[in-house]
Amino acid sequence: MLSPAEQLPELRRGTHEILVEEELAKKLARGKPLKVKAGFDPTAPDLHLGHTVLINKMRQFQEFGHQVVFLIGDFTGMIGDPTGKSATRPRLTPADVETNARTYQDQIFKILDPEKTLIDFNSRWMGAMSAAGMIELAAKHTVARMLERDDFSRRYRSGQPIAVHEFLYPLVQGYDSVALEADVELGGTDQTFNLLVGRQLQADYGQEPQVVMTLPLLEGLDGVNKMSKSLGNYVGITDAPGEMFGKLMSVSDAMMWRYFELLSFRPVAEVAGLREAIAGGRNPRDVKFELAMEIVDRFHGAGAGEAQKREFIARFREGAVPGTMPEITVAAPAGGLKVANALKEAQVAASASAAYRLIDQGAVRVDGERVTDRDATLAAGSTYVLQAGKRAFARVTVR
RNA sequence: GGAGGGGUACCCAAGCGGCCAACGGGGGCAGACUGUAAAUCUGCUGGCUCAUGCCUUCGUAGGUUCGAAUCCUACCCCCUCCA
Repeated sequence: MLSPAEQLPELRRGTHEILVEEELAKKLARGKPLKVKAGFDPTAPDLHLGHTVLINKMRQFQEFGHQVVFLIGDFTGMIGDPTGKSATRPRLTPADVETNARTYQDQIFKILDPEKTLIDFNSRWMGAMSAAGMIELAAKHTVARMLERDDFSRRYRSGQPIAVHEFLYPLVQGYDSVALEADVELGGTDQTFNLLVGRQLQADYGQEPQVVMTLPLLEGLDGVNKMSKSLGNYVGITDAPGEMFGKLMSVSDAMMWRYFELLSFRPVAEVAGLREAIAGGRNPRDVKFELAMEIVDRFHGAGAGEAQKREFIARFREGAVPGTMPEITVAAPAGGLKVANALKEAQVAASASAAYRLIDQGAVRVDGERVTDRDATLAAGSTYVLQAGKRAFARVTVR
């Protein structure tokens, strides 16, 4: 195991806050593996790179020889957490939880070492807790302290409802740390309050409080909003390799450092070296290639990144046609199939009208030849490669 | 329970009888350029058998009118303030 002095700088990397860093140093100094907990909502097993910031940190702990606990909050999930504006979330059945848990495992084990990861469910202890136990737990916290949480106080002040059981969620999450005797808990910055409740409860139950480590929310591909599926600015960890590579290449030059910090496993010093190289004239594109390759390799296996890089260069620098593309066969009406309609049929354009616009803009090519005539047609009896812009291709056979 | 404000295209947001398929911004797409699907500039951004044509769309349903996103009626939903 590396010395605490060696571990600390890497562990600190990318974190928003460590509460309290001296305590972490002290825990590390004991030389015993730490129990590191991170909780996950069992409802959303569709992970994107934003989620992996946290998982990457878990991996780092793992590499340093610590015990990582991937805790699935199935107990809370089965009740249905009404936090936030949205209406009561659907309750999850045990079968749902099981399915989701398996999906999680498929995804996280691309990052974490299955041998060194403990997956647990908080229903294991919460399901068994009696009403008396719940009241005892509730007695450990005050309303005033609950109201310190930002969204609670805001809602309280503006007269919006706060259901009593919403106060119980931070307590349950905190109690999870007690049950696991966690040394460290990881979470997003939005979880700070809940994570701190864990510290307090552990102290109340006679344990040494956990260290709270919060990680920032990763900005999405637009570089502004947090990465989220609904905003469409995400890279899903199950994205196809080509898509993943391309999306990462569309990250702005400035933003790529953020991605290096939070997503790359390269040591801090190496990333600093890349920065210097660019300052010294190296093309940022090539450094972005490194990032994209590392991440594609992580989720699609070693070598996948290199293959995508070649594909990317061929396509965008040399204008090559991609190896695989959707293929369709269409029957031609008398007089031939209009290019615009072919684009629509092949779903290269959303509608015939959109296809006409693309033609007007000079974006359309058939077998590499630019089409500028709206009325251009494809004769029956052959196969054509249709292209709109640099990214949308289809092979169309006209019968 | 009382008073008021609002629901317009993917999102935000103008329009308040005809010049509205609907200003502007964002997002998206495309073109140029380049060092890349970075940056920058430009164009496009309801549908149709592509047209000085037709159809659908401004919360929902009706109505007035030659003509409505714009006026009237009812209904649904959201927000703010007071109690």
